[in-house]
Amino acid sequence: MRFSKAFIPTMKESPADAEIPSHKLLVRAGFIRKKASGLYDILPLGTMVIRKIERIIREEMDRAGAQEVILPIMHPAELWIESGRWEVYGKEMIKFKDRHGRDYALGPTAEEMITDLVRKEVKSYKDLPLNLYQIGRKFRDEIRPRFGLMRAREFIMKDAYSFHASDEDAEREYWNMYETYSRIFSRMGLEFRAVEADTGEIGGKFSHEFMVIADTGESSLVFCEKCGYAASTEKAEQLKPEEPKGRDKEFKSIEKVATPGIKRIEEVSDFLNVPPQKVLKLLIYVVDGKPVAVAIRGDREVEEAKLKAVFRGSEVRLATDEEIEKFTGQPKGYLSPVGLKLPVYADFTVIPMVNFVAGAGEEGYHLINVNWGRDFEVKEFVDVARVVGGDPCPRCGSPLVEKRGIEVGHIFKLGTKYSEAMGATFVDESGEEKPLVMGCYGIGVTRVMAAAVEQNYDENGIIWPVEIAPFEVIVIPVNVKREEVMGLAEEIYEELKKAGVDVLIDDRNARPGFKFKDADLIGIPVQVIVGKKAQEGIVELKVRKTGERREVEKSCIIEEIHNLLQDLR
RNA sequence: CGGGGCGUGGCGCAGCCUGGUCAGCGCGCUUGGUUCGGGACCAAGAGGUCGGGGGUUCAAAUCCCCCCGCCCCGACCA
Repeated sequence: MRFSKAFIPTMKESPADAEIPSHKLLVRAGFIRKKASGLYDILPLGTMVIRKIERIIREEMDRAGAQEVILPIMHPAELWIESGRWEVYGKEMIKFKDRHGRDYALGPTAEEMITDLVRKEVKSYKDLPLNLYQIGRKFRDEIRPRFGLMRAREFIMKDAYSFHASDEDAEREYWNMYETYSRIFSRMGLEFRAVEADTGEIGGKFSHEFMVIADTGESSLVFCEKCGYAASTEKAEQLKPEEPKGRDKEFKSIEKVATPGIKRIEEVSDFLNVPPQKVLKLLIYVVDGKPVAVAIRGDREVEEAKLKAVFRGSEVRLATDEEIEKFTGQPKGYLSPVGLKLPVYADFTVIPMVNFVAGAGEEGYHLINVNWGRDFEVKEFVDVARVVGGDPCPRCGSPLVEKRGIEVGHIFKLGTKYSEAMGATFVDESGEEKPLVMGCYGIGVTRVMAAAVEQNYDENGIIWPVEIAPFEVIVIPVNVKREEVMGLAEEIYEELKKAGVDVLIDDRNARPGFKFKDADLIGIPVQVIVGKKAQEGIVELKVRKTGERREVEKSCIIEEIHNLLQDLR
C-alpha cells in the first residue's frame, strides 16, 4: 500500500468529544470516524485491523470444530416473543415494522435465530454436537453509548452457539471454547485473563469473561498469581475465615454511648476513635419486594451481584428511608442488629469481629462492645462482600491482585433455557425426545480493536501487536526527491511484499518529521527508515514499541525484519 | 431518565457575561517559492446558514423561549 494513495486521514489534535486513549487515538490516527452517538465509520486502517482480528477468530473457531454461518440481521418478532425476550430485552432492542406492519428487531444477539434454525433441522442425537458461529453486526440501543468503540450501538461481534445431547457434552464444548478463546486472545498479543463471571439468572458455574487488562477497563477483576484463580469482582469469592477459638473469652460488656448526629461509618469511626473495621455496617436491602438485613464489616462494601446470587433474587436494591423505618422501626443511621425484627445475615467479614461498634437502634446512640452470638443471632453467614486486592485467594490463601479489565469475550453454558422455550428437541438413543443442551460464546470484535489500543499506546500514538496491526512494516523514504533514497525504498518495499509482509510505503512528498509522527501515531510495529546512508545501501530499522533503532545493510533487511517481527509476536 | 457541560470554516479553540467597528486565531486545505532525519518558513488565496426555529431590539454569535445534536457523571449515610 502506498501512503500517497491511501485514505488515512490523520490529525494533530484529538477530537473534543473523545475521552479515553483508544477513542482519541483511533480517531486521530485515521482508523475510525464518528457518525452519530455510538455509531462509527471504520476507515481502511480500522477495517484492516478488524479483518485481522476476524481472521484469527475464524481460524481458531474452525480449528475447534465450529462452522460459520450468516444469519439475517433483521429478526422476526415472533421468535423473540416465543422465547419471552421481546419484552424483557425491551428498550435495548431496535424494533421496527416492515411495509406490511410486521414487527422486527435488529439483532442484539442471536439465540432465537440460531435455535430456530437448529430446531427445524436437527432431529436426532446423530446430528449432534453442533457449534455454529457468525461474525457480523449487532445492534444494541444502549442507554448511554460511550468511550468510542467500547460501548457502541452498532458493533461487530462473533457469536457462536453450540447444541448438545447431554449436559456433559455441553460442558466438554464449554471447555473447548475456553481453550479456543485463550488461544485467540494470546495470538492477538493481548494481556488478558479468563475470569469466573456472574451467571445472572441462569446460575451455575459455567460462565467466564475474557478480560483484556487495561486501566481504563469498565470492570474490575481479581486474580491469584500463585494458583491461577481469577474472577470478576461481581463474582469473586471470599475465603471464609475461621471463627476464632475462644472468642467469647474476649467479650467485654456491651455499652450504649451517645453519638449525636453521627451516622456514617467514617464519622462513627472518627468520633469513637475506632477503625472502621471495628464498626458493623447494617444494610437493609429489598430483594424481590422482601426486606433483608445484611451486616458487613464497616470498611467493606456489599457486591449486589453476589447478594442477588445468594438470595436468588431477580431484583435487588437498597431500601428507601421510609422502608427502613417501616421494616425495622429504627432510625436510619443508627440501625442495630441488637433487637432487630428482621433476621440478620452477616457477611464473612463479620465472623472474626469481636467487641465491635453498632447502631443502638435509637437516634443519637451507638453500642460498643457488641458481639454476635451473644447480643444478637446471625441467621446465616453469607459471602456478599466485594473482594478487593490483597484479600486472600479463596482457593489457596495467597493475596489476590486486583486490576481493571475490558470484557472482550464471554462464554456461557446456557442449558435448555432457549431450547425449552422454543421447543428445540432431539430424539436420543433410546428414542426419547429431549431438549437440546446449549452453550453460547461471544467475542466483541470492534471492542477488541479498542481494547488492544487501550492496552498498547504511548504519548506518540498506538503500538499495535504485530498480529492485528494494519501493516507489519512501514517503509519511510526520508526524501522522496532523492533518487537513491526513493529507489532503495521502493526496492525494499517490493521485496517485502514479495516476502508476504504487510507493508506500507510512505511515498508522500512530506518532511521527514511529519512522516515519523504519522508512523508512530498509526502504530505500525516496524519502521524502515531510508535516508542519509541510502547511498551506501544502509537503512535504519526502528521498533515502534521499544524505540530501539539499528542500522542494517540492504542485503539482510528482509531477514532482519522477519526476525524482528518474530520477536515481537 | 435525572444532573452537569458543550455546539462558531475540515480539526482544535477565542469572542457571548457588558448586543453595534465581531466573523477572529492556530492547525489543515489551494497556488508559487525556499526547505528536507522528528508535525518547516515566506507570500498569495479559498472556505463559515456562529446547531435549528421563534422572539426581544433600530441592531443578535452575543439577551429570552422552544427544539435538535454531542460529551461527562449517575447505588454504597442504614
